[in-house]
This record gives sequence, C-alpha cells and structure tokens, in this order.
Amino acid sequence: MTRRRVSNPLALAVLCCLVERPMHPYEISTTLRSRGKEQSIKLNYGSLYAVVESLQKHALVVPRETSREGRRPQRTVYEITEAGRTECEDWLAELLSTPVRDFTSLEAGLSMMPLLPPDEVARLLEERSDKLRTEIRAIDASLSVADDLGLAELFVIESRFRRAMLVAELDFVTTLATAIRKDELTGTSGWRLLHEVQATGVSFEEISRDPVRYLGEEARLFQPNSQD
Amino acid sequence: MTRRRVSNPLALAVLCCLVERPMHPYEISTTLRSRGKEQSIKLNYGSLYAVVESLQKHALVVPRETSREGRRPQRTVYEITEAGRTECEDWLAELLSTPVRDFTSLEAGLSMMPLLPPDEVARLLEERSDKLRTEIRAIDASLSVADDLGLAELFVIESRFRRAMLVAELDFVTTLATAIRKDELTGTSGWRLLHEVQATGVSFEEISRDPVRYLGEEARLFQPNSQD
DNA sequence: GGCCTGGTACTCTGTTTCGAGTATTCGGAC
DNA sequence: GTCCGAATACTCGAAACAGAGTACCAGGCC
Repeated sequence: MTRRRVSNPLALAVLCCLVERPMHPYEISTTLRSRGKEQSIKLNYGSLYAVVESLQKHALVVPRETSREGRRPQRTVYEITEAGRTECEDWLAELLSTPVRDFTSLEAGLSMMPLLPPDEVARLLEERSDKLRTEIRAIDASLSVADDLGLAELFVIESRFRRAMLVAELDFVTTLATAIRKDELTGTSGWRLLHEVQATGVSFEEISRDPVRYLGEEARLFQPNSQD
Repeated sequence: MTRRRVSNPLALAVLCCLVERPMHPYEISTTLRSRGKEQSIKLNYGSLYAVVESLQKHALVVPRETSREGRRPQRTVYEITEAGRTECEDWLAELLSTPVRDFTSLEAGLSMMPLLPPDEVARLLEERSDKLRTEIRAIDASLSVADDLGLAELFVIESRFRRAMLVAELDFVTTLATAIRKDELTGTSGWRLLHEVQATGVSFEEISRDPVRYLGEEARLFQPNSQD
C-alpha cells in the first residue's frame, strides 16, 4: 500500500466523492459524515486538508475555483482528473481483492495475555463479550433505521461486514474465556501456577532462572519439548 | 487509547519484554521476532527506538547500563520501573476488555464499492476469497509446526484468533460475491443499470441530475423512500 | 437588543511513524 | 587467508497524523 502516492485511505474516499461532482474539502467531510462513512474511514480535518493537498501535488485533483461568501473563510472547490479517476478505481479494486495485515488491538492483547493471571484474563474477556453484544445491538438498530428509510442494502454493506466480524470476535472471545476457566487451553495449568508463585512474592525473573524448582512438572512451559 | 502517554502498541510489547528481564532495544526486537509476535504487533526499528525513548521520558523504563563489546555499536540496557509495570498491566487489561474501532481496509473498500460495476466487484471479491484461503492454510501450517514443537496453545492464541477472523471474512466475502452475482442484494439491479448507462458514455454527474430519465424505475437508488 | 449555541471552513503545531541507510563483526565457503 | 552474506545495533530525516484552536456568521431565545 506504500507504493501508492497518497497512502491514507481517506484519500480514496475523497476521490470517490469527487467522482460524483466537484466539491470543496469541508463539503467532502459533511458528505462522508451524512452517509455514515466516517464509521468506516477515519476522518479528521488535519488529515483531510493534508490529503487533498497531497492529491493536488500528484495531479489527481485540481482546484477549480476559490470563492468566498460574505466574509466567511474562502472555499476551494476541487475537481478530479483523469489520473485521479484511474487511481481511484485501481485502488478500490486492490482494497477489495487483496487482504492486508491489519494489526488489531485484540490480537496484540492476546499475544501478551500470559502476563496477567488466567482468571483475570477470563474476567476481562467476559467483560469484552458484554461490550461486543452491546455494539452488535447498536449496529442492528442502525441497520433497521436504514431499512425503514428505504436505503438499499448495497449502501450499508460495510455495516453488515462489521457486524459479521464482531459476531465472530464475540464467538471467539466467549469460547476462549470458557476454555481458560476450565483449564481446557493447553498451557493454562502452568500459567495459573506461575501466577500463584508470583503472588507469593517470587519475581518472574527468579522463576525463569530455575523453573523446575518453582513450577515442577509445569516447568515445561519454559522448555518446550524438553523430553526430546 | 490516546490518553495513554505512549500510544503505540509496540510500547506495550516493549514493557512486556522488560517485565521478564532488562534488555536493550535490539534484543527486544529479536525476542519479539523469535516468538512470532511481530505477526501481531507492528515492529520496525524507527518506531522501536522512538518508543523506548518516549517510555524513558515518562519514567516507565530507565536505562540501566550502556556497554560496548569490541567496537560494535553501544547497547543501552533498559529496566522497567514500578510505574511501567502498572502501566503494562493496566494497558493489557484494557486491550483485552475493551473493543476499539479499528478501520480495516476491507470495510473502507466495501463502503465505496458502488463506484465499480457489480460484476467487477464480484470478481474482485472472489479473487480475495482465494487469497484468504491461502492465508488460512499458511496459518494452519504454522500452527501445526508450533504443535509439533510442543508449544502450548496459550502461546499461539493470537494466531487462532487471526484464523477465526479470516474464516469469518472468507465466509462474508463469498456470500456477498454470490449475492451480487444473483442480484440478491437490495440495490444491485439499480447499481448494474447505473454502470450500464455510464458505459454508454453518460457521466455520473449527468445521471444524478436527472436519474429518472436514465434509470427509470431504478432511480429510487438516488431518492430513498420517494413514494412517501 | 444582546447573548449564546451551533454550523461553516479551515489552520497550526507538536508528535509519531516509517523504513532506508550506516557501520561493524562473525561465521562459513572456497 | 580472504571474501561474502548475514546478523548486530542503531540513526536520521521526511512525511503523515491528530485534534485542538480560530474566526466568522446565522438564527433562536429571553
């Protein structure tokens, strides 16, 4: 994605708006907002104006007119160029066709999970489940509002996607919390013991210097496949 | 997340490493890599050194010693502070318990999907499905390697999570591609017609000025609930 | 008539992030 | 013995980002 001249996805949203008709940046921001797209694309003014400027530098958009009503701040209306149109279609095709690694915060959290004691982690995950259920209900509500307004499914597809991802996450998280509570996840018994020993005042560093002494049988957490 | 003094998740990974024992930045990077954590946390040198410096500024870590072996570049070993330990646990708890909006590229793509013609989008989504299947197979392979090494499930849980998300995405994407091809997604017939008219050389702007003329029945795409 | 809220249209500035680049050493192949 | 590539341990500057702040105006309310 770095090879793109302007890499911020907001730039794509800007191009998409300008495909419809020329607009000034502030108008782009309100258009995106009114369509609920600020839910799927991070939009803030600082980035918006920077991105438009950068698009202009790369000749993907051109300023068309600068007007001023009364003594309001001036507005610069931008128009998309042929190159901009091509870039827009090409980029969109890439987004749809090619998965990219996005580093989600839960993935990061899970990868460091052993730092906290197992029951604490289970509790936190259960807390997350509740919040996820709330979010899913909120999406359902907004989808049904959209439906009442007669909006085609086509225009809220990204909400359906988000809902699907949240449901999958909820499913994973509740299953994991249960597995931890029941010691069904491999390594959990050692993980639990490790934190019990730490609770008696022995530091992690000490335990890792002589795991067998502190963890006995469970020391294999520190030495995978020591029986080979 | 912005209220955290150091917001980059890499900072959390750094703190987690230093909980184990004091290390120098480069050692942190190799530790994370060897544990496969660079899959779940974006790691690059520029950020790493910036983040460590920032942690030091906020007294979450302190430099312990600066040594130099032979004429290699010097290494500065950092140690975690009590405040750092607290921050680390607190942050991790937050990551696990609280979902955050992360803007995925597919969600962005879906929200702008109507810009491309329906059959093109279906094709692109099918292409994505293939790539997703490949990725899932790659994760399965790495999970089975980990299993052969006797690594506890606990330490690869983030890969299982990622797999679950990819499977959910695959499911969504294949279903959507089919629905588009079969015109089962509300709005698709109008979407198709719109692109057919555009293919005859009429611009989007023109169509949107007089949708009924160009789209007839399907003009309701532009005027949701016009029959009220 | 004056005040106050909310909308319009940006601007500014301190952080953060990125990743290519640098300089050194070590181990193995030939 | 020496040459090459990989590993070690960072540094640097340009670009991107965040989001608070500014300056103006219209309309409603008391």
